[in-house]
Amino acid sequence: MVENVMIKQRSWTKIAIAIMDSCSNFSWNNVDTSLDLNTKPLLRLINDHLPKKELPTSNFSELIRTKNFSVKQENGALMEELKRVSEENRKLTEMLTVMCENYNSLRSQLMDYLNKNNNSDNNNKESKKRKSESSNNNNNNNIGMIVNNVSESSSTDEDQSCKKPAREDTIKAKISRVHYKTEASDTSLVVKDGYQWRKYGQKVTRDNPSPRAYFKCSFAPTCPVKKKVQRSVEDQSVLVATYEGEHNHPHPSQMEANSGSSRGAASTLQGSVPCAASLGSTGPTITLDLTKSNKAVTTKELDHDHDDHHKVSKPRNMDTPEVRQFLVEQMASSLTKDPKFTAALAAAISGRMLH
DNA sequence: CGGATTTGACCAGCGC
DNA sequence: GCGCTGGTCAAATCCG
Repeated sequence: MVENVMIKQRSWTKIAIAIMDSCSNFSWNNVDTSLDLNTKPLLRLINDHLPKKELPTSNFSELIRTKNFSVKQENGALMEELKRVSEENRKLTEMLTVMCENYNSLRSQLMDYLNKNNNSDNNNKESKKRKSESSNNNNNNNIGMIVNNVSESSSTDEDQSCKKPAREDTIKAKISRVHYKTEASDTSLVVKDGYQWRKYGQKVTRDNPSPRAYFKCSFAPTCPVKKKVQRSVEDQSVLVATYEGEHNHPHPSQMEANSGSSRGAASTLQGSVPCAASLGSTGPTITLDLTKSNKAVTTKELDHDHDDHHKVSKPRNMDTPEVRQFLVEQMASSLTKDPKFTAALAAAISGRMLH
């Protein structure tokens, strides 16, 4: 009995993960965050991931016999279905390849642009830490939440990194900035991005009356990632989190899923653990808190960089990998949190089992 | 009791 | 050199 329940839970997990995978393969030309739950691919997805032992195969075979089912006809239909699925899979793979190529192209262009800016602006003071950071901020302002690869001292010994001047041969840290929409009454500086953080300091800065909190990844010193969280000057309900560096360990939710614990994986999909996505091993890591889906950061808010010295907000290209990633995460989040979705899944699975 | 958080002190970069 | 500022440390405190 308990085993059956665990098998079912694992199946749910597989289904949800497969659906998330399918979401990430959608055509960006027709982005639509709503999914038709009655579509055949979804049912096929469910069929693929249901454990075969749960199906009443013996009764089903008997049914076939009693109702004079043609096995050959069914085989033909299955082969046709398999062919169609293979074709669909091939198309999705091609789309993914094209998307990755586009992303790499955009990224290389961005790096060129940033390098040009750095060379022209900071030729004389590149070894000065604060100068390099201010240039990072300027670049951040230009590109919203896009991750930067510009030079930043990132020694493995984080305690000493601030005391040494930045060196060109050091590993370059990635810096990203993410806006989190929170309740106006929520005065805490905690953003639920899925990772575990240890707060090690808090300061009131000159340009912002709200205190700035400093966090290190709880895996430190193994993981060098730090983040700063501060409320936006213009909108107190917006938390601005600045991430420095890359996690050298998997996301906690992934670790739970990989551990084989069906309960942990299921809670990850159904609970309030936010989404996190990585755009490849060498690409930027962007983490968004979408636990409050109705208040999730919109692309307009992503544009709204409050530290920006340019007061006029320009419309940004909706085709950037970051925006794409955000839309995927929004879809995945709305799927996993929508009770209608889980109800539809349950209905589809029970329908399949009863059939 | 151990881990997490708070908070004042300290340090280094930067501008004048 | 001095003061301002952001970032970090570490002892004190809190909390489960």
